[in-house]
Amino acid sequence: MATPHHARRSDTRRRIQEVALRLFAEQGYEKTSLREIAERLDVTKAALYYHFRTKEDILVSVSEDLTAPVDELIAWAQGQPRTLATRQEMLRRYGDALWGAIDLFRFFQENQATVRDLAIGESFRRRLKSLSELLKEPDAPMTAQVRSLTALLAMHAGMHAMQNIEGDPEEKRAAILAVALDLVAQADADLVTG
Amino acid sequence: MATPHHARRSDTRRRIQEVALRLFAEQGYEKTSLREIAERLDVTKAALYYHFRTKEDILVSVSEDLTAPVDELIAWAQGQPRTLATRQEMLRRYGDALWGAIDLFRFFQENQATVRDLAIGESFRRRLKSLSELLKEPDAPMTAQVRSLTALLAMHAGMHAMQNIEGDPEEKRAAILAVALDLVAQADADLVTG
Amino acid sequence: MATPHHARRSDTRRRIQEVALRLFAEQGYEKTSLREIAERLDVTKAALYYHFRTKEDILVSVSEDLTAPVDELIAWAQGQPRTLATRQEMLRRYGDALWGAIDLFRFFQENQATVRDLAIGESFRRRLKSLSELLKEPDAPMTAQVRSLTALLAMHAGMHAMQNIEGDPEEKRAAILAVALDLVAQADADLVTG
Amino acid sequence: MATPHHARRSDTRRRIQEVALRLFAEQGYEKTSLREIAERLDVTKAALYYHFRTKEDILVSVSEDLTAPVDELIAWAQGQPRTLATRQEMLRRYGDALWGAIDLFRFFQENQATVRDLAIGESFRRRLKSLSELLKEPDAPMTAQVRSLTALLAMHAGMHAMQNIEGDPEEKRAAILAVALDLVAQADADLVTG
DNA sequence: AATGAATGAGGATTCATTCAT
DNA sequence: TATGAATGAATCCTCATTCAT
Repeated sequence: MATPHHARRSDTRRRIQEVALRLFAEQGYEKTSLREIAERLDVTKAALYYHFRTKEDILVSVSEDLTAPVDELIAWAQGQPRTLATRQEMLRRYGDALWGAIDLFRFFQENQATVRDLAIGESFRRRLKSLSELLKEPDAPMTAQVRSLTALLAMHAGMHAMQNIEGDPEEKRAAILAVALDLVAQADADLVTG
Repeated sequence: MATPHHARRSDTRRRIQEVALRLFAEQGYEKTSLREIAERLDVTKAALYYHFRTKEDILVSVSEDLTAPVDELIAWAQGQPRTLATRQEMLRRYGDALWGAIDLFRFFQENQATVRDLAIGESFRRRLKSLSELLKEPDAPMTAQVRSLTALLAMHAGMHAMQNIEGDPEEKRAAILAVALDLVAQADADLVTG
Repeated sequence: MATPHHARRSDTRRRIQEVALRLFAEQGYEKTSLREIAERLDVTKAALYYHFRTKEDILVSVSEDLTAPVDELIAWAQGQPRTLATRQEMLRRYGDALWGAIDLFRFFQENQATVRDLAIGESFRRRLKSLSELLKEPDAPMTAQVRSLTALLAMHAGMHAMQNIEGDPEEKRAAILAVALDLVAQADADLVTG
Repeated sequence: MATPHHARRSDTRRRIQEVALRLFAEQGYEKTSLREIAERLDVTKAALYYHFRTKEDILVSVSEDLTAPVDELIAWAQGQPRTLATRQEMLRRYGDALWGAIDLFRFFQENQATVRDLAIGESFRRRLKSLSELLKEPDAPMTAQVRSLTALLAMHAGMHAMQNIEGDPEEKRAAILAVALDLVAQADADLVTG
């Protein structure tokens, strides 16, 4: 048959994840009801419960799938020397990860209050903490540490909060990366001179 | 008597605003129910409706009270020459405004998805846009523009997202401001050399 | 002084009655809230309670004032001989009473379900019963009795339910009365021939 | 099995309609709460919302089901010659329709104020207008037009407002129809002599 | 003659979730 | 692999009414 059993299965599952993520990102987690997700997919609410245990579970599954690259990035960075070059490569790779899962990260950014007491929030914060610890030197001058974190922020916000800047998206992304790279470079310089 | 008429009057209203803002900031807007606010104040839900027309109205009233300084700042900046000195003074003043209404801005930051389709969200975005337009030169090189916006972001996030950095809060605040000032200074330099 | 105490007093009272009746007639009793009445008058809800004991009380007071003519009509008719001429005169006078309190009767007509278990509903039904008993002969043929009641109905409905008929309102009113008079005349004729 | 799938399904839905209509007719629309309907059926309020989108929707669905005969009658009459015989046959059929959905029409009659701004009110008025236009000649003398409308009114009111007349219900119904038939006959005569 | 502040009861509606089929 | 039917708990909000001032 053209659509074997297991192909169909994962198809619905994946479609739920896609639609859910889109709606979560567009409207927020709380304002997106399972009814709405089901309606968009033309299935019943009960069907969602066949594939996922709870509403939160849908989000968790999406998040696990899409944040894997970030975990890989962290694992990679932990095996590298703590040099400026490593940090800059981290930012480059992080940029790729962010752009590969833009809806999810936008969701995290805009639903922090909601996400905070979901299980998922904890792992999000853990990841951010790992990243920032790899990016900054714990005993660097405070200004240097702030610069490193700001580099991270700039990349996060760059995805959606920089719409006030006109111009080609790719070019904008490059400019954001450039600024971020510059910030960690300055932080690195502070280590010597500061 | 100890509690004269008009003191009592404004008292409840103000207490509602205080408790509501705290809960909105702590738990998020949607997850804070009017029942909860009422219980904390030991009044009935209906009492809230005597003082405010809707749940959203509570938020609006709080926001109007607390964002006035930002509007004043914008008005002030519009009358100043568009120089680096002006921009840096803007950031200093913005820092004061942010710290004076820290709960509210944290709320905005963490409830973007919710706030987006509240009437209040529009004015929040308008304010941010005004600020960013005053802070950057529209025909500056893109990197310069990104730097200016990043200065804004750093200050916003500084309020709560930089808990990974240890140290005295006041010192941290100063470091954040320093980095922000530096970013606009670099953006300004780009104008000449870029 | 220009507006002595007791003049003012009855003024507000009367204004409440007027506005209340208009709103009750326009929107229905349940859908008209005391808040709305108070707002239209630019007073507080509590002010209404100074003048009337309950919401129902407002309606009762209005009704008592405006239905007095009907009670007088009934009293008058009870002292008259039970002839066709009396009945026709009743209808003429009833028409005057209806047109003199058109909002109230429209209200009764359109809010029967509501009015039914208000104290006022009982007296309304009693009045109607008295009228219909004076208008028909209890042991007349059933068709005759139906005709008499139909005369009453026509006059009631004529106030508002005959908007499908075009033409001058006064002329229409006359036509309705003519038909009603004719109906009781026919009922009277039935007594002999039926 | 005793209660097959689809039987159970439509059962609850229909029971909701039945109970709702009865309560709406007995107590009025506004004074009937969904809680009360649910309690009578021994289901939860939420169950009502599984079957109907809103409270108004319950009423709409009931009305659509029960007023179909009237629409058929109108369609039929529009294909007939505009003669006295047609009109009288209309009244006979209308009587059947009314008695077949006596609760609904009583509801309309007694909740006019409520029904007015429900979507359903519009269609109710439209139907009445169609009927009255088919029943009367637009350029007939006004008295004739009033007579035709009065025939309609008599039938409506006959269902419940003629309790002052004693006697067998069926006989009463026949008498009402006779009077109505007579009224259109007289209206018809007016056309020639008037 | 009227107000400001508050209450208690109840309204319609929505939600995530369950379970037998 | 799904569905139809239902629930329990919660939501925001409105209402008539009260009472001290």
